[in-house]
Amino acid sequence: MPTSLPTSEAAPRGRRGTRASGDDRERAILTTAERLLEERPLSEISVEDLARGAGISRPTFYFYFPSKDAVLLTLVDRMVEAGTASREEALAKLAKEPRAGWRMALQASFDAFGSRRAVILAAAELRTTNAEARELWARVMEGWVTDVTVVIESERARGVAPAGQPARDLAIALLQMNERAQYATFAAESPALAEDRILDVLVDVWVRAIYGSAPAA
Amino acid sequence: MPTSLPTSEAAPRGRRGTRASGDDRERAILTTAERLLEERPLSEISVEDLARGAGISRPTFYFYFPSKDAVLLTLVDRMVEAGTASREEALAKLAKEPRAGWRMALQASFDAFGSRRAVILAAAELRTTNAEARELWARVMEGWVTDVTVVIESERARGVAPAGQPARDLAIALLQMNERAQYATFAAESPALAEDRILDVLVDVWVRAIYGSAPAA
DNA sequence: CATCCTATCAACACTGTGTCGAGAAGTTCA
DNA sequence: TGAACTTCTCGACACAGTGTTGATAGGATG
Repeated sequence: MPTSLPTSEAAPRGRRGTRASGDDRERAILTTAERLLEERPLSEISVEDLARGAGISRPTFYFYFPSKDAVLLTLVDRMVEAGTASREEALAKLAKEPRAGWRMALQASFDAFGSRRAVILAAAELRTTNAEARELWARVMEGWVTDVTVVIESERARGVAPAGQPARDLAIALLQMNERAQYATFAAESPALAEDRILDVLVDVWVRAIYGSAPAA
Repeated sequence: MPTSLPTSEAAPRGRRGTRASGDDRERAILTTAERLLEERPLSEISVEDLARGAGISRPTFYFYFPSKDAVLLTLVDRMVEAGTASREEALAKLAKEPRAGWRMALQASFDAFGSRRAVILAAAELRTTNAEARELWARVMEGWVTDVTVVIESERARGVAPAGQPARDLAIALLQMNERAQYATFAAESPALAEDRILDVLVDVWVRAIYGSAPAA
C-alpha cells in the first residue's frame, strides 16, 4: 500500500496566486531554465541568464520567483509527482514475479528521471547548498523507503524472502545505491554503469539482497 | 593485487616550491579550513574567512593558494592517501573468511573518512562545481573499483562466488552504494543508516550480492 | 650596499545577488 | 471619462564575494 508524498500542490513556488498575463512569463522562465540546464550546470546559470531567456529584465525576474533556486525547486516538484505515481503503480503489481516486479519498479524511476536528466542533475547540485532542496529530496526518499520497506516485509511474511537486516535498513541502502548509480550514469561519470546495463545490475543486487540465501560460510 | 592510485605527490596544490617561513602560513590556512568546515559548509566559507583565520589579508591568501577550492583539494589529497593504504591492506587479507574480510575492508574506508568527515562532506560538495575535484574523486573511485573487481573475480575463480553480472559492474554498484550511504550517515541526513548499523547492513548487501545464490523463482 | 626573492596588503575591477522606488499599462466601477 | 487600484516592469543602487595589480617591506646573497 504505497504512501503518497505530502503533496505540495497548495503552495506554489512562484508568486502570483491571481490570474494575469504574466503566467506566460512564469512559464517562460521555467522553460528557459530547463533549456539552459541542458547546456550547463546550475552554478553556471545566472538570474540574468534566466531573465534574458524569458525576455525580461533581472529585477522583473524577482517578481516571479524569489531566487534562482526557487525556479529549480518548482521544476523538481513537478517531476517528483510524475515519478512517484509510476513507481507506486509498478510496486503494487510486484506480487507475482519478484524479479520482473522489482525491475519494473526500478525502471519506472529510471525513466521518470532519465527523461529529464538535466533537471535531476541540477537538483542534486542544488541539494548541496540549499536546505529546501535537501528537505524536498529527503521527503521523496522517505516516501520510497517506506514503500520499499513495506514490500520487503510482506515478501518476508509471505515466506518468499528470508529474514535478515531490518527491512527498512535494507531499503535505505538499496535506494541509496540506486540514487548514486543513476546519478553517475546520467552524469556520464567515469566509473559508472553503462546506460544499457544499469537496470540489470541494480535489479540483480536488489533481488540477491532481498531474496538471497544467507551467505555461504 | 590492489592497484595504487596515480599518486599526485609531485604537484603540490599550493605555490611555494622553495623553502620559506611562509610554510607556517600555508599550514595555518589548511588547519583554519579544517576547523571552519566543522562549523559550516564550504559554500559558507569565504577566502576572507580563511585568510583572517590564518592571520593574513585576503590578497596574501592568494600567494599561498590559487583559490579556496585548491585548499580543500590539498586536504582531500592527503586524506585519500591514508584511506587507500588501509583499504588495500584489508582487501589483501580477505582470502580466508569472506564476510569478515569484506567487513574489514569496508571498515577501513569508513574509518578513514569518518575521522575527517567535515573534509569529505566538503569534498562531495565541491565535486558538484569543481572539475578537478570530480577528477580526483573519479580517480579514487576507479582505484577502488579495480581492486574490488579483481577480488570478486578471484572469488569466482576459486569457486566460492557464483557467476553473475560482470564483476566490474557489481563492484561499481556496490561501491556507489557505500559512497552514498556513508555520505548520508556522516551528514546525518534524514533517511540514512544509523552509524552503528551501517557496516552490518552494507556488508550484508555486499556478501549477498557477491556470494548469494541466484534468486529464487 | 646593491640586488634578488619572499612575503604582504591597499586599492581596484569585475561578477553576481537581491532591493527600492518610480513609473507604465491594464482593470474596475462610479 | 477618468479616478483608484492592481499588476507588472526596470533603472539604479547597495552588497558580498572573487581574483588581480602594483607598490613596498624585509631578509638573504653575492
